[in-house]
Amino acid sequence: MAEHTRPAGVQSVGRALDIIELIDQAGGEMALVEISAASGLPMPTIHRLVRTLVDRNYLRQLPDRRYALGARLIPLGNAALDAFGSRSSSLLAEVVRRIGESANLAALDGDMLVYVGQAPAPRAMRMFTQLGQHVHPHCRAAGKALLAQLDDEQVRGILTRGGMPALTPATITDPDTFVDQLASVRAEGVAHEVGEMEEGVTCLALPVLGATSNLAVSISGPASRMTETLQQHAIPVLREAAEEIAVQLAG
Amino acid sequence: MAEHTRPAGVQSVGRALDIIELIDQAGGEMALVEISAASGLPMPTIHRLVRTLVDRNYLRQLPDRRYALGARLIPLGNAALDAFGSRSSSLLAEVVRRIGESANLAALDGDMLVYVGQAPAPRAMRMFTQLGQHVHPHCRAAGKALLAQLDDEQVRGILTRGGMPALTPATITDPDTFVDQLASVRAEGVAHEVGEMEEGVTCLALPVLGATSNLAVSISGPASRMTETLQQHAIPVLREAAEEIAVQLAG
DNA sequence: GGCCAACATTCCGTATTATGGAGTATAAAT
DNA sequence: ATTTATACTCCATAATACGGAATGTTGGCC
Repeated sequence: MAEHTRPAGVQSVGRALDIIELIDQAGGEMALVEISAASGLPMPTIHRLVRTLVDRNYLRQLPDRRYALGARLIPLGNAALDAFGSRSSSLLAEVVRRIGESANLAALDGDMLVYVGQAPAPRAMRMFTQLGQHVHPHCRAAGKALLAQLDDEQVRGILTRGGMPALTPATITDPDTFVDQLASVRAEGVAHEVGEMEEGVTCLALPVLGATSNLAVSISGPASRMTETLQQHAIPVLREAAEEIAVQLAG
Repeated sequence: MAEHTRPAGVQSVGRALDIIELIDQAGGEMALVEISAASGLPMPTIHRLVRTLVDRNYLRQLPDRRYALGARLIPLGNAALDAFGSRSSSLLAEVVRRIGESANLAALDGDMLVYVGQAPAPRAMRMFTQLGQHVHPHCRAAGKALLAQLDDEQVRGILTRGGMPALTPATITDPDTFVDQLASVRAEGVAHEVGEMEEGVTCLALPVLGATSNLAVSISGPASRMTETLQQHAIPVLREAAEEIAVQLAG
């Protein structure tokens, strides 16, 4: 066509992935016209791509001719989760054993944070984190640890595209403030978050350096239990876990 | 090229999906040469496709340059699971409430069976089924109910490609015997399975007719509790659930 | 530490392949 | 029954993906 100064990639594959993601974002179901409108591509093109995906079970066609996410995605998602999760879960469990609070492993997926590993604390009151859940990174300690691994320009792009919804009064909603804070995260090698996601919840996260994709390990718990002493005690434990995870995920 | 009388689809998209599936089957990691060898395509072609998938986070590159499944697949798998699961879980829970044994919803994904919905029985001894898990269909009541919806030729293809490993002495390992049994499943509209997957476990499944993709609902429990009386009682309950699920998944 | 082999990556001319405008079929709406 | 909206098919065109050849990289071996 005309203006594309991109490093490119295979066009039709990119378009097919766009379709899957559009349907996901639309809540799991879309009509052909809707996909066509949302992507700006003509209907025959969309139809051909969609047909390919349906044949392969990545999408399925509903009785009313609309299209929905297909069953093939489920085992693949599981396998991807295992690739991160199963290798890290014993290490996260070890963190929980030593610290007593819930531990998570998070990755960056596009502009969002996705939890790829998890070990719950043996407590009645604890964070409930769903594996595979994807959330905004700006209000998570793990998100800060992840974004600290990128340069400021990329971070601003993520914040702009993904937005910075305020989940509590303490949530940082200003990109400049957030970028400033990343500088100290980089300096200390540790990210903190106090009540920015949910009131009364405090988190602490470390980047997993030298790993395949950007990752971060975190612990989270009620502010009352996440004392300064506990956090100081937790940092070396998390650091050790982060190093082990980097090794594990290398192959 | 030469001989392909297939209904086609977009070539490059199909190849990209092949790559994802190859890596999945290989246990989550593959080198470029391996993918090239396994797919029969030249390395530059593979490389270009892989690059596209890496850019989009569907794959990731390990430090040793090998390729692994990427984080993007995780939320998509979750979303696909929800599309089936969340809409069916309350219905499955209702089945459990009325029958007292674990209920599952299964779909056919290629040659394998994948669990897309689940409600555990309120019992200490119960089936443990992982959502998204994929298993061979030949030794499951739900598998029989699913395959009964296909014609015999397709069934034989699935059995040949996927194989029929014997999990217990009772597992059916002969395609002819299996296909014969499907005839009575079609006639009765109900599939039974006694100890073919695990000794002492009995299952009962019904196809979900008129649904988007092929689905089946099943209950499973210890043979001692899955009496003839219970099964007779369960059939209308499962039939009702199947009809409701078909409606729910239509949109 | 330098050499070699294996693998990953980039280049680029070619034609196969995806593209999308025009047209047809199908379903829902009135 | 007629209209309208959407899904699906055809097919000539050229843009796009292709893959052979050449170049970088990396890790193993002497």
